[in-house]
Amino acid sequence: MSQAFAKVARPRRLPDEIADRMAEAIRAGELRPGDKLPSEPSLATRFGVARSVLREAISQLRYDGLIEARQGVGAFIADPRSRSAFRIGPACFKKRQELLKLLQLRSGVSVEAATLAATARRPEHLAALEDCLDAMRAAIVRGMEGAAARVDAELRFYSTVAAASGNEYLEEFLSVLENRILSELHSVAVKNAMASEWSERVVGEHKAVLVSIRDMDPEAAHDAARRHFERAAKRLADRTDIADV
Amino acid sequence: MSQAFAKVARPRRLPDEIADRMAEAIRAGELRPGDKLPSEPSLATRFGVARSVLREAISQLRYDGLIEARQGVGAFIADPRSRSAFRIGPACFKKRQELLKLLQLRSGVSVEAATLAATARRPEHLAALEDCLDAMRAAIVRGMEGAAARVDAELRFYSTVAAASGNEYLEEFLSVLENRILSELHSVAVKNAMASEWSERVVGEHKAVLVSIRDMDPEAAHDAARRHFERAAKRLADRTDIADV
DNA sequence: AGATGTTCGGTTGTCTGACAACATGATTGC
DNA sequence: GCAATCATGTTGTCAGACAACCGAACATCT
Repeated sequence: MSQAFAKVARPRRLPDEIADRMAEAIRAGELRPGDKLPSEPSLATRFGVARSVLREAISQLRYDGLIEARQGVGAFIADPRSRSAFRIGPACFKKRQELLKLLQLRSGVSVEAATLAATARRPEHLAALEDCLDAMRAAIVRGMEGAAARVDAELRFYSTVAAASGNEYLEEFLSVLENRILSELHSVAVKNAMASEWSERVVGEHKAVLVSIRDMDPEAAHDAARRHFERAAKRLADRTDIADV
Repeated sequence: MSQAFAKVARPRRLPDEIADRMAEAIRAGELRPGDKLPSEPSLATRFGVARSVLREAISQLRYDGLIEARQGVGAFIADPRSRSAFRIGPACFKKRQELLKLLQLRSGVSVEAATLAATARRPEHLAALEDCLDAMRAAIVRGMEGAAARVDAELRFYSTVAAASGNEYLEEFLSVLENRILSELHSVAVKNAMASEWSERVVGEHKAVLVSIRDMDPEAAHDAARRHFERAAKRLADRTDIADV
């Protein structure tokens, strides 16, 4: 029922559509580095769109470093080494396995953030972290309907840890990662699944991270964060009731 | 003299220029989420460019999730939560501190990759890793002029580790990260600096990672990789001869 | 012959103007 | 009052033109 009123898919815009197709072709290896693209007018007629549309598509690909265009010469598939952006497309969420891989990435970054936070944290970070723990506890006593709040609190907890690390790249990357994971997984069912095994014991895992950061003990923070993510991965892997949407 | 003949900076393209400026304004908080942008014709005249140019700029910002445009309504600064790409601009390399932060990010991801590789690795990965170690050793005996080769071999080593982890997101992200770091730091001087303290002992750090992965011992791989990056960071931090370009 | 200038065709970069698709609010008709 | 309609402003797309630029072939000079 809640699915019936889900957001309707907006018709995609032409440049995005074309950019996606070309990016796919490049990543799949159909177009190889150094290859010269057909001229813009030619490509435009081949795709059946105006040149301005095709230019917008190529502009996006150039932005990510997938294509290199030289005025007066042509456009070429760029060397993979010149890619300048890490992008998480909607294609990443087709299978549960993909989600697990993204969580692994998140885990690595978060653990590093916790380690660094233990030396760079300032008092205001500690207060914010305490707040997150309180929010978790409050959400737990609310039972099932508090599941979403629990997940949000955890995300905020690690965002704060990243902020406390003093490394804005860690912070921004984690933010992108979490937001993408969350925006694709907004179904309450999955939130429930992620939070189902939660209990005061899980809050304890987070508290261990907080305590280590407070005591400025990087090694302990590292271990505590790592332990939490390891257990979280295990909890998620054990659940078989998450549909492979 | 060699500076006089350095590559001349190519004039930037208008859409990129505009996109950069607007992105900067958004990140700096001058434009806040939810704000409505002026209409395209208005913005175009304000920037003094044609609407097609401005549209290409906006197209790039939309691509990263910084702007949300709705036909018939207008364009708005998007919620920060909807950012879909992590981008490493050239601005990241102004100061050595920035480089250190990127290396921290790299470290976290690499350590996670090594941990996972210890369970997912296949025989061909081991062979590739051995090759990298051999390349390092061969570069070391060549002394100074082998410095670039040493750095390349180390990068390839951890790219291979990421590949062995079976997690293509880890692999791709690390690839983007390393390529950006390297492409901005191509000066041989810095390569030398990074490699200056190298010796058979440093190769030993990598060998420890390889052995743990071979023996399928995730904990040992984790510790070995972490130890290496910690020492690498220390080695780099100790050097004061790297100019703050 | 070799180096230097010139022309030419093709490609990307930019500009201009127009129309289509769409959303919102005001107007009209009942 | 209320629904349908229209007017207006915005983004999306299209079409054509010219400018800037590059590479190669050609012409010219020493």
